[in-house]
Amino acid sequence: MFSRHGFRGSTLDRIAERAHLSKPNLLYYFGSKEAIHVALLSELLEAWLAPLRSLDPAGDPIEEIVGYVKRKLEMARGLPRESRLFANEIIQGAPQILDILEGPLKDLVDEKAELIRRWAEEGRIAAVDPHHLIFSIWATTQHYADFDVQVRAVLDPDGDTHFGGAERFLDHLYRNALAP
Amino acid sequence: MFSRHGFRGSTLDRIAERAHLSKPNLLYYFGSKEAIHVALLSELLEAWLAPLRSLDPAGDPIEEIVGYVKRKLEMARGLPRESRLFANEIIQGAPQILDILEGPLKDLVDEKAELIRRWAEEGRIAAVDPHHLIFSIWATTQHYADFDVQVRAVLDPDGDTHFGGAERFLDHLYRNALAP
DNA sequence: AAAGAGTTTGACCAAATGGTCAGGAATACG
DNA sequence: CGTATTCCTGACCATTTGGTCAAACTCTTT
Repeated sequence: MFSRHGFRGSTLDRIAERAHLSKPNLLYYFGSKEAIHVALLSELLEAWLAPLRSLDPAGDPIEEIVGYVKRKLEMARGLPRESRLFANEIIQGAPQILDILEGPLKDLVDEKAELIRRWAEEGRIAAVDPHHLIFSIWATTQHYADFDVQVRAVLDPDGDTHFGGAERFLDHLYRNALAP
Repeated sequence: MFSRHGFRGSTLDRIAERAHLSKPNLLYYFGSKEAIHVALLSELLEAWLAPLRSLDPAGDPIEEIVGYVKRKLEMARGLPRESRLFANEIIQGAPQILDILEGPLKDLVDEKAELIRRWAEEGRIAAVDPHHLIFSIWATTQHYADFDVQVRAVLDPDGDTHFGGAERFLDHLYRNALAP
């Protein structure tokens, strides 16, 4: 509900209905509407960042990064609602998770950016700005979840057939950009 | 208002307040809340697509595409609210503009994709899927408007200083991806 | 100045919405 | 079996919200 309609656009009545619960019963388990939202966000954030966390300093740089792109794309394909949930939250200024973005998220990104910077320094990948590289990976992969409707309007694909093309394109894009 | 809070999250009272109008007076000019939203979307859509429309078949392929990226990034910088307005609309399933996406937008994208395909065929750029190329440009540039809060949380920039880095990165990304 | 069109507003309304509460049903426990 | 605890619900409430309306104000035209 939240992923499609946003926080304000989702009502407790509808959430309760789709959860097969009465509204008071829903509020028995979650103290408030906001509590449901926060529970979802914090529960999902960990899974959301796992692929970046598993970027391996010991692996081959280009394969690591291209593999990360692939995993993120698979997440966009398999968990589009989760992607949209975060997109909604962040577009609206991240009122619930700003502290997480500025804390744990920033720390993780900085750590991995430092790893990528080192790879570049060693000449194993091209010298690109690591932070903007990470942003571009998030953007290009999550686009297929968040802007799903637009992608489908333009490509008119059968089911998920367009994800193959997306994967090939992104593989080409990042291999060429990162080749030393 | 709509760009930050979404359709349901924006109230006529607040819109009227920020427009220095009484609510009935606002509804005198726009028949309903939805009419304001539709007016905004359709008025801005043209400006939004102008950069793609001006992709010039007679120009140098790589400079044309890289220039398009640059213009889109400037729009994300200068018109972040407009970007978020569309992002909100599309994330929520594009209830107001689905027909535009499937009609005029698809036509324009298909036309420019065909142009890019021809450039690739002539060996003037690398053989990449034109549709996914366009999607990736939209994604990477609009990311700096739509996910502004996240970008700032990670980079903690002074004002808009990070746009320079974004421009250099994207220039590198697309030049390398498109080099024949 | 009077008429008339266009503009603006305070007061109001019905529906929707987040949330409460007293009590009933189910389950665990001694 | 009795009781305490957890779980669940219908009825209800205060507030918010999109929208209406009659009346008033402003400005142009004759």
